[in-house]
Parts: sequence; structure tokens; C-alpha cells
Amino acid sequence: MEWSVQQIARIAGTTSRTLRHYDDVGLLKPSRTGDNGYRFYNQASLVRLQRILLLRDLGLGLPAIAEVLGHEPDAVKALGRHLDWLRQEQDRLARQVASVRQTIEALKEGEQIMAEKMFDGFDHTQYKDEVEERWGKDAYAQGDSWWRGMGPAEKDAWKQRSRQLGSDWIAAAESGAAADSAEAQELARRQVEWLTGIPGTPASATGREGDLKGYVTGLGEMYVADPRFAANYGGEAGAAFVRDALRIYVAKNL
Amino acid sequence: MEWSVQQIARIAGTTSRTLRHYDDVGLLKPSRTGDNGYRFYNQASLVRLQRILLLRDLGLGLPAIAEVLGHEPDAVKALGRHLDWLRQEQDRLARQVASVRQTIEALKEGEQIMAEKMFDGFDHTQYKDEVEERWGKDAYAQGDSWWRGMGPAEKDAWKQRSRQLGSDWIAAAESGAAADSAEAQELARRQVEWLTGIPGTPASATGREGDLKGYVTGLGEMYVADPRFAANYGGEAGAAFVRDALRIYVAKNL
DNA sequence: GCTAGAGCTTGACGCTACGTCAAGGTCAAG
DNA sequence: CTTGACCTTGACGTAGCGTCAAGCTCTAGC
Repeated sequence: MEWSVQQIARIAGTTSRTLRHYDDVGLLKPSRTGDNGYRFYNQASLVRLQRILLLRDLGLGLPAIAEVLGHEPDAVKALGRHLDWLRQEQDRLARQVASVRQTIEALKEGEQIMAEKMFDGFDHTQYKDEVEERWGKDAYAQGDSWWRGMGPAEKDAWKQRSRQLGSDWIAAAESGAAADSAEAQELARRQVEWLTGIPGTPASATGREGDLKGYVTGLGEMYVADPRFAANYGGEAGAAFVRDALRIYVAKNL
Repeated sequence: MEWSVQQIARIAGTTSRTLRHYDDVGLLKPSRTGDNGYRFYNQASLVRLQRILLLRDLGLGLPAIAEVLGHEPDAVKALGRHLDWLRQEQDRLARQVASVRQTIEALKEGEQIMAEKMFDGFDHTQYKDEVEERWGKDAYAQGDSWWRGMGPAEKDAWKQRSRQLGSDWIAAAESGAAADSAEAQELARRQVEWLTGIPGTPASATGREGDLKGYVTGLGEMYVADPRFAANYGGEAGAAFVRDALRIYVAKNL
């Protein structure tokens, strides 16, 4: 299978000019060039292009992208790495949502605004250094080995604990308790404690405690954004209850 | 409360140069200018700056941002609008994750790659027209009035239905069924049917059926990304089961 | 065989949103 | 009265393309 520039451009949602630019700077050479000078691309080109656009979306410059592509010829491993970055982006977006929501509430009630919290999740520059720096270090071994490594009894205990937490939340939400009530705050504490037991959370994995705040806040936002989750907790109102309780807990205790 | 350029820059995660640029082009004037020419900003500046950076992140150019800021002086309403766009971005990211995961699997198993599906969620240009175009039309009334408008009996029925769906998924996952089995596919069908009953989903709200595909796929990815959800379904394996079943269903039936 | 139209090519210049010096005033601390 | 951090206004540089311009190529229809 082989495609022309325009076809590739349409498929990938970019322009032919961009592709010619990538050819010029040596980032993505055509797989074949016709006698007439026409550029043709194959499947390998598509995979490489996907990686390029991904890294560009993450804010990397073209030279940086070239270096990353050069350092990791194993496409599968590299794409796995990219997935991690995308998850980080999801995190950042969730925190951004939380920031905006907070601004809205503050404006509505005429409150004083906490300047720093307004911009959580807005700084998009973290990767630029980080990506090239951390490339070599393959602390990228964890995966889901955590869950698979547990025995049946441990698995049961874990599920039991998570379900208990879930039904306690529901009960609290339906009882009409306030998000800042002692009951809700105790639930939030348990939830955070529970979360830190999962590998991959900022506190347990990297040890950077500050990140836990944004992480928990972001998760709260996801609960509301995901209708599947929201429904489990009695509609948006229930999920909003969880989110608010978590946010208050984070503000007070972390 | 008043801040200098550097302070604002640090808080917002940008640079002083950027702020001076925004001053030059008239996008964000300082709230006060000292006799020495120093720029000073207040809380209103912060709110406006948050909106600017938000819109910039969404890919708008500075003139477009200026126009949007000019057309909606009510900051609260406007920020609500921005939240919608952020949710769209979360959607796009989730679909991007799905695309990359699909590429990885295809590469692993040496399969043929479906070119179009590789780039779902990559085109980031939709807003640029859309944002300015749709600004006036305030189809922005829905909110969560949907849930609040239901009677108690309806609410109970709804919750019952969603919980039933949840426990059926768990049972299927624990029984070791395959994601493409008839059992799992029937669950996926019910899940989609259930989803389309929620206002805000692409099919029910906009009527554009094509969007439902990406929406469902994206939701599946969120289930895996969110450890809270994953735990409810027996760890990553359970959530992955749900995700895979949904993805297969979408590919075959939508 | 001729022509129209869509698609391809290589330049080359333009543009946006800043980064990055340069050259110099301002201000609190010691 | 100096040091160092912070501020100012220019002014030029740069990345990643967009956007013509001028011309070659291929397919389709008459």
C-alpha cells in the first residue's frame, strides 16, 4: 500500500505543506520518490508520522522530535512511552478544569481568589526539558504487573476495600451530608489513603508529594466528567459531592 | 492586591515577555502603570489572563482571542463555555490514546493497520472556525437540569439500571469471557444504548452519529486510565475487558 | 490528439507569537 | 553608595509552517 502526499495529509489531519517541510528538514522522508519527483509514503511512514504529530502535540520542537525518534528505534516501546505522556496530558487537563471551575465559583460568590490555584495545570512547558532528559532511564517497567502480582486473597481484599469505599460514598451522598462535613472528609481521607496504595500515583511512585494534590483534584473532575461513573453515584449530583469533598480535603490537608 | 509582571508570570506559568507582548497588542493591559513605567496587575487581570491562556491552549490566535473576550463580558458565563471546550479536549485526548494503543497492538501482532483509525483525535483544528462561529448561539442551557428534572421514581429506576449494568460487567469479566464473546458484546450494546439516554452524548445531543464512535471509544480509555474505576472492575484487567469489548462493538456495529 | 482540471513539484517570501539580547532606569538591602 | 534583582523600551531573530507563483504530470472526456 502506498499513498501520495495529499492522501497522507488528509488521513493524518495535516497539510501537504507540512509534509514537505518534514521532508526538507529530514524528519520524515518519503518511502519512495517517483521519477517525476512525486513523494510516496507507506505504512512505516504512517507510524512515524503518528509519532511525530504526537510529540508535536506535546509541545516538542522538530529537532527534539528528531532526536527522540532517533534514540528509540523500537516503535512499540516508544509508543508505550508516548502513552504515558498522553496520560500526563489528561492529568493536566483535568487540573485545568478544576482551576477554571474554582475561578467560576469564586467569581459567583464574590470570594477572594487564590492566585496560585487559578493556574494549576496551565504550565505546559514541563516536558520540553523532561522528555529529552529522561529518555534513557527506563523506569518504564511497572505496567500492570502490580495487579497481576497479587495473590487471589489479596485481590479479594483489595476489591472488598474498594467496594466498601464506593458504597460508603453513595450512602453519604444520599444522606444529604455536606461536602465539608466530618463524614465526607473522613471518606476523602480514606480515598486518598487508598489511592496512594496504587502504584502510579504521584505520591507512591515518584515521591513528589506536591503532585498528589493536583492528582486527587484531577481525579475528582474525571468522576464528574465521566457519565458512567457519575451514574453509579446517583447522577451528577453524587459525583459532584465526591469531587467537592475531595477538593476540600486536598485544600485543607495536603 | 497587586502584582508585578514577574509575579504574574510565575503564578500563571508564563513569561514576562509574553505579558509585555499582550500589553503591546492590547490583549491584556495592566490595571495600573506606575510613574516609573512599571506594570501592575490585579485580580481582574488574573481572570482575564486565565481566559487568554485557556483559549490559546485551545489553539486560537491572539486576534481571535481578543474577539471572543470582547463578545462575552460576563466572565462566569464565558468560563462555563470554556469548560465545555476543555471537555472536548479531554475527549480528543482519549481518542488519541485509543489510536496509539491500536497502533501498538497492530504493530505487535504484525497486523495490517487501518490508516484512518490511526489518526483519530489528531486533528486539532476544529475549533478555530467553530469557536468564533458558534459563539452567539447559546445552546448552553442544559447543564445538569436533566438529572434534577427527574422524579424520585425515575431516579431510582435509572440508578437501578446503571448498577445492574455495572455488576453484569463485573460478572462477565470475572467469568473469564473474551471481549469479543457474544456475552460481552451484548453488554457493550446495552452500555451504548444506556449511554445514548444521557443528554450530552453526541448521538442524543447533536444527532451527529459519527461522533458516537469516538465518544464510546474514548470513554473506554477513561475507564482504564482512572484507577478508581479500574479497581471497581477488578483491577486494570477488568477495566481493560470493558474497554476492549466496547472497542470491538464500536468497530463492528457503529 | 487535444484540452481541462486536479495534483504534484520547487522556490521564495510572509506571518505569528513570542525568545533573546542590548542598553539603560529603579529600588530595597547592606 | 554600591550591589543585585527587577523593571523599562527598542530591535532583531526564529520556528513552523501558510501562501502565493510558475511550471510539470497525470487522468478523463470529447
